[in-house]
Amino acid sequence: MRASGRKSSPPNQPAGVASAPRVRVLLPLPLAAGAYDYRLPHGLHAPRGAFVAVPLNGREMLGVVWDGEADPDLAPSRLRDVMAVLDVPPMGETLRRFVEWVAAYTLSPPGAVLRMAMSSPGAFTPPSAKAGWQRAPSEGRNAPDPRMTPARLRVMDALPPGEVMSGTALAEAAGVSPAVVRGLADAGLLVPALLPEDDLFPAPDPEHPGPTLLPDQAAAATRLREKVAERRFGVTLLTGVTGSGKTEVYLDAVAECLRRGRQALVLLPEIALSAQWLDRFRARFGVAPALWHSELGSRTRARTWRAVAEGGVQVLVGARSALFLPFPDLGLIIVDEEHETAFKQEDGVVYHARDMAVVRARLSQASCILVSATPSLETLNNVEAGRYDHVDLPQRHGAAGMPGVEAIDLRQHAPERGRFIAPPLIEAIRETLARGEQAMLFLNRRGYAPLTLCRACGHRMRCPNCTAWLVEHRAQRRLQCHHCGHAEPIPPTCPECNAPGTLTPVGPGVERVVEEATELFPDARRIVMASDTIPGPAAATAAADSIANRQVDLIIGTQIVAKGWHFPHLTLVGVVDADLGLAGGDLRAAERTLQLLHQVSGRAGRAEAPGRVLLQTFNPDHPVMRALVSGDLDAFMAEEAAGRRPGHWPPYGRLAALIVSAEDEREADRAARDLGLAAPRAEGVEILGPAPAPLALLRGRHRRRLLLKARKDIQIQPLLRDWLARVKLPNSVRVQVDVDPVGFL
DNA sequence: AGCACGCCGACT
DNA sequence: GTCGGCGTGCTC
Repeated sequence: MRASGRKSSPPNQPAGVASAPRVRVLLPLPLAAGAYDYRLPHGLHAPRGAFVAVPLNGREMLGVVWDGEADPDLAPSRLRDVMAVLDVPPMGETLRRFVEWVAAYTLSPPGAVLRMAMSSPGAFTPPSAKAGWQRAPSEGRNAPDPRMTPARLRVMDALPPGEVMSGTALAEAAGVSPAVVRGLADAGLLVPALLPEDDLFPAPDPEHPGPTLLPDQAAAATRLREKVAERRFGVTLLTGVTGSGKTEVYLDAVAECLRRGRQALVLLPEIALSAQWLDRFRARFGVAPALWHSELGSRTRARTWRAVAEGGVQVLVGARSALFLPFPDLGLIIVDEEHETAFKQEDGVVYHARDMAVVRARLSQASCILVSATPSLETLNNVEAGRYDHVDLPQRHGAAGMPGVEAIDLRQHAPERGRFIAPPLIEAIRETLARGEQAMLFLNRRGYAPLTLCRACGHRMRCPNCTAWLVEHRAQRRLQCHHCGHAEPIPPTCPECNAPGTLTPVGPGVERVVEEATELFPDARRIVMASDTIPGPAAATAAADSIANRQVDLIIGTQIVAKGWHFPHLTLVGVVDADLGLAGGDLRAAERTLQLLHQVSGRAGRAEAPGRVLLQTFNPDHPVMRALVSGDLDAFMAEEAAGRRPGHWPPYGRLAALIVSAEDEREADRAARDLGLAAPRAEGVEILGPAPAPLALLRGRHRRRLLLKARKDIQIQPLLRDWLARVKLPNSVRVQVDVDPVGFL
C-alpha cells in the first residue's frame, strides 16, 4: 500500500534551487558497501526507519531509510529518487540498532541481516481478503431450478444464506468435489464474496486461571516477575530438572509482561515439534500464541509480520528467526532450552540466537530469561561472573523423583553378534512391558546402518561429494548421504572388487534397532520417532497423543524423542549408544552429550511410577557417564570449565572459525595457506590451522579451517576484518566467518 | 539477490 | 552463421 508515490525525475537540478534532501536506504541484499543514497522528492515524507520502494538497477526494491548522513560527494547523476513510502509502521530505532549490531558482530553485510528482518515479502503489500462464495441474491424463491443436480443441492444446503465460505470448505462440507462449486459459480448461483478475516491473534489473558504453582515455583515466578516489572535489561538463568515446572514459571513472567503492556517473545529450538508446549500455553492464557517458523505459509507469515509491526501481537513463540521481527516494545525474551545447538544458524548470517536474544533484550531495555535443565558452559560462566542472575527450581514436582541412571558396560554385557541391545537392557524392557508401562529406546542415528562395508575387500561406501559414509535406509533400499542429499541404490556387487553379495551393514541406526526390537518384543506396539517419520507438527501431535493414550508400548527414536515431551506412562529409557556423541575432536562433544542424554533421561518416570535409565557404553568411567549416573552435573560442568580455562577456550576466551572452501582441492589448500600467512599476530591472539575442516569435503567443496583464538578482553571483529581485507582470493574460493563457532560445519 | 555483459559449443 | 551456457560485476 503506497501512502504516496512519484516516478523518478531527471537528475538535473536548476541552479540556485536548494537540492532535494538525500536519504540513506538500506536494502535487504548482502551489499558490502552498506546503505545506498537516494534523493527524497518533495512531498514524500520518509523518516528514519520508513520502509520505502526505491529503484535499483532498473528494478523496484524495498528497503529501509537508514541512519547516518548521505555521502555529499556522490555525483548527483548517480542518485535516483525514492519511489514511494510504504504504509507499514517504520522500523524502530531498537531493531535498526540490532540489525547493525548483529552485522558488525558476525561480520555480515548489514543488508544481509536486514533481509532477516524483512523476511515476509507479502507484509509490504496491502493485506488482501481471501475470496469465498455466497448465494446469489436473487436465488431461492423461484420455482425449482432445473440446473439443480443433487450434488449442487447439497452445496446450497451447506451454505446458509448471507454467509461466505471458501470454495474448498464448501465443497468439503457438502461432500462434493470443488468442480461442483465452480459449476454453480459459472451458472451464477454462487457469487464471489470476501471471507471475513478470522482473528489470528487473540489477546492472551494474563488473569486466565492457569495451573496453580507450588511454593518453590511461586517463589521463582515472583523473582522473574520482578525482573520484568523493572522494565530494564537483565538476564536471568532459570534452571530446574525436567518436570520441575520451568515452563509454568516463566509463563508467569510472560503474564507480567502482558500486564505491563509490552510484548513477549519465546524462542524454542524446534517450534514444529512443540505441540505439547502450545497446550500448556493455552492452559495458562486461554488462547494460542502467535507462531513464527520457517514452515508458516506466506499468507499467515505476512499477516503475522504485519500484526507484530502494528503492535497487535502480545506474545509470539518462534524459532530463532523470530528474533528479527519488528516488535514495537519488547519487554521480555525467553530462550527455552538455551543450550540447544539448534539456536545456532549456520548458513547465511551465522549467529547464535541465544546470544543475540540477550543483545536484543539489552537494546530493548527488556528482561531476558534463559531456560535449561542443563545450561551451557557459556551461560553458567556468565552467572558465575555476576552478569546473569540465577533462579533454580530444585524439585521435580509430583510424586516421582528423578529417574535412576545406570550404565551397562558393553565390554561385560556384549549384545549377541550383529545385535545392539545388551541382555540387561532386554531384561529391563521385558519387565517394564510386563508391568504395562512404556519403554523407550534412544539412538541418535537415522537409517539402518551408518556404514556399508565389503566383506571381501574392505571397501567402504562413501559419499562422492562429502567426507562421510553413506547411510543405508532399508525401507527405501538406498544409501544416503546425510550431509548433501546424495542417494544411490544399494549395489548388488561391491563397486571396488565386484564380489557379489558381500556388502554388509555395519553398526546400528534407529531402523536396525526397530528390527531388533520387533524380534525381541513381537507383541509390543511400537512407534518410531525420527525426522523422517515425524515430518511436521501434525505428526508430532498424533505421535504424542498415541503415546499419552497408551496405544504404544515401545518408543524408538532419534534425538527428537529428547524434546520436551511429557509421557506420563514411560518409565524406562534405554540409550543404545551413549558413546555416540563423544567421538571426534569437538570442543563441546562431552558437554553436548551430557545435555542430550540428560534430556532423554528426563523422559522417564514423570508420573507416579519411578523412572529408570540404562546407558549402554564402552566407557562407563567416562566423566559424562559418571555425571549422568551420579546425577552430579554441576561437578561435571566445573571439571569441563577447568579444562577450558587454561587454554583460553570459550567461554574463557574468544573463538572464530574461517572456513575456506573451493571445488578444487589445491585451490582450497592454497587459499587456506595464504590466509594463514596473512594471519594477525598480536599478543593474546593465536591462530590454529589451516587444517582440513571437520567435513573436509562437503557438497563437492573442499574445506579447510583456520581458528582464531583470543583472550576474552580482545575484540576479534576488527582483527578478522583486517585479516580478510589483506588477502585477495580468487572468486572460486569462499570464506565463511563463524564467530563463536559451535560444533562442526 | 537479480540482471546485465561477455566469451566459447550445438543447432537452423 | 546464431542461440545460449553461466562466470563476472554492478546496483545509490
